[in-house]
Amino acid sequence: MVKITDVARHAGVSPSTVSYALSGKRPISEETRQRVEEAIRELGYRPHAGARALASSRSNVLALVIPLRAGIHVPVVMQFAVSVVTTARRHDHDVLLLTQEEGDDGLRRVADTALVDALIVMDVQLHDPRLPLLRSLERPSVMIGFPADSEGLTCIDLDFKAAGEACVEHLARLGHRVVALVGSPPEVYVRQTAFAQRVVQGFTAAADRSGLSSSVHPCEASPAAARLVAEQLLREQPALTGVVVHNEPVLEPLIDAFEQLGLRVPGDLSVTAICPDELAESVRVPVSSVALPSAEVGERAVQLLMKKLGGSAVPEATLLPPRLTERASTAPRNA
Amino acid sequence: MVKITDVARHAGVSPSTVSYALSGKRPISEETRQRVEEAIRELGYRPHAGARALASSRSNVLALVIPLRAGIHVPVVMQFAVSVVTTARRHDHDVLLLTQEEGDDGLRRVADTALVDALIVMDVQLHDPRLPLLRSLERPSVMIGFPADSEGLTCIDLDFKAAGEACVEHLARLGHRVVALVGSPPEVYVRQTAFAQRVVQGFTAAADRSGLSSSVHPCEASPAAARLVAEQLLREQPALTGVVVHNEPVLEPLIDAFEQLGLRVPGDLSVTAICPDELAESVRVPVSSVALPSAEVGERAVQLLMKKLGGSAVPEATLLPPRLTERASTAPRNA
DNA sequence: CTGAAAGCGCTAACAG
DNA sequence: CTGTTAGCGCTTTCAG
Repeated sequence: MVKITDVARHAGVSPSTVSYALSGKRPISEETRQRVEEAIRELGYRPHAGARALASSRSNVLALVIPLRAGIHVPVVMQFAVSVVTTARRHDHDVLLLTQEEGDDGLRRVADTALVDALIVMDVQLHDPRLPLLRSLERPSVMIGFPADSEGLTCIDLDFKAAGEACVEHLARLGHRVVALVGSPPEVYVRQTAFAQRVVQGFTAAADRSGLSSSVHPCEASPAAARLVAEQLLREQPALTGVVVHNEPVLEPLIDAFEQLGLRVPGDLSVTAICPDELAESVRVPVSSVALPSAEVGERAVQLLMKKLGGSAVPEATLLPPRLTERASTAPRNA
Repeated sequence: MVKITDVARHAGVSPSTVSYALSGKRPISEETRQRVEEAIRELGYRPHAGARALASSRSNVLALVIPLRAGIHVPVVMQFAVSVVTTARRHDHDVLLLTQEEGDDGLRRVADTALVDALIVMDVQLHDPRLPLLRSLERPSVMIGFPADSEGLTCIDLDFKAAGEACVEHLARLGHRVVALVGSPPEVYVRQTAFAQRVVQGFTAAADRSGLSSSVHPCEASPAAARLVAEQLLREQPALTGVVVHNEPVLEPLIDAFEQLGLRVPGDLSVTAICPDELAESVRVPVSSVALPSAEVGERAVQLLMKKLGGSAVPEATLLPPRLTERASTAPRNA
């Protein structure tokens, strides 16, 4: 293994000069820097990560805790993870993958052993058991999602309340008067994931404000469940003309079910969704939707962490405003 | 930060004794071990990962390189990753997440800086550009999938050829005489991912052996594409009664399309698939399928790496035999 | 602008 | 069975 002293000797300088040439933490004459860089190249030098971490007390590794549980849409998690890795690399950091399964112990382990410099935690619950730990940890963290009390923490997410509102307002603008929300599976509400509830809040509030009749329907993530909900909606709310879907796996099956029940989308029924753009675009009838910007959230989360690592203050809450894209699934209400 | 010398002092022993008590690399009297453990607990001691890596030249971190490209089924990647993390943790290792995007540079970086002890590489191509690097690296690796020449490497995957055969044999046993394979998107074949081709080989070979007529149809991963393939199959092969699907996103849409075209599954058409069991079970008509055992592959991959890290020899090739589960989508051919 | 040298916290000989 | 000690390779004072 070629080490910093080898490079130093080869370049005719001291080890510290090599170190500084690499880190840029003090001025180096152009000439010296050239020689050092050449030596590094010629010898194929790579600083030892452990040694570096020991001496600098920085590992340049971030922890990413991903959720495993039912009711989360896998592609969203994946896209988020990829975005975190990509952004972290741009800041010269790597990403250690943890599963939620490990719980507090996992977080504590990687933080206390100095394996990681900072942490990103996904799928935060309203009363997430990890909150006290994250507050007490000596390392900075960013949470994806909002707990009930985010005091002293850094949180980021799509503004789901505004997203719910945006969908309703879009439908209201098109003249719809009776709307329904087809939401996440019941377990998501039971375990009190904030984002699901925020959508409901926004949906209901906007409907009330605009004087629309509204109803909310949790739905399992299966085509069969979609079919049942569709039938139920038609039976119980014959005047329904607008639907908001916040449940990725059910989006396409639900539209299929409506059409099989004799309702045309968007002719008889306008459908809007909160989901990744790729999904909205790939449905048979492209769906007007508020984008779930996983990639942006991942990128911003890393940027927040980098600022915190750099000693800067960051806002406790970052709510990304919803962007609604109109597609083929919504239209003015029939006269 | 509490360090090993603190623990040693607190327990009235030397640092090395603490270290050995932790690693078990030499015998410690029961009494001493008790005192050490208590000191560790009382002080909340956590060994510094970087220091440990530097002194022992072991980081206890594995690299996992995940694919990003079109045509891969995200849940499979995710499940695999989770299984790798879980298994790695059982062996006291953590997992660093790399994207394929980084390419050779990423692999070289984490290996050369000693950030990781070993690597797992997914989505291996027939002529994967990373092969020379992986062969030359000083650290052990395991590849998921088989390249054209696996000499000197360690590879593991489902035996896709046998999987293709198993599907055909299942159909043949049920009396079907004309079968079709609906395969992965064209780009998967173009970039020569071995597993897709292996399925074709097995499918065709088994069909030939059993005297069945067979045809192969790459298919994009969209419901629309599924519909087109279904129509094409009915038009060109009216005698078709058996279909093998090797394309997760298309499985359900394809069955829908067949039924909309007037064919009952399994009454008129038997369908079998190579896909994760969860998918096969969740389709409206549960599909007889060969399981894609992502979790098992992930677990075995880590076990192989652990053996290599321990200095043991491991087989170059590990092919997991297919397991076919009969469900509702296959039935004897109509008289 | 550059060098010398003191650690960072741990492991693993070596010695007993 | 336990203690002493010499590094692991790098960063960062402190000096110049």
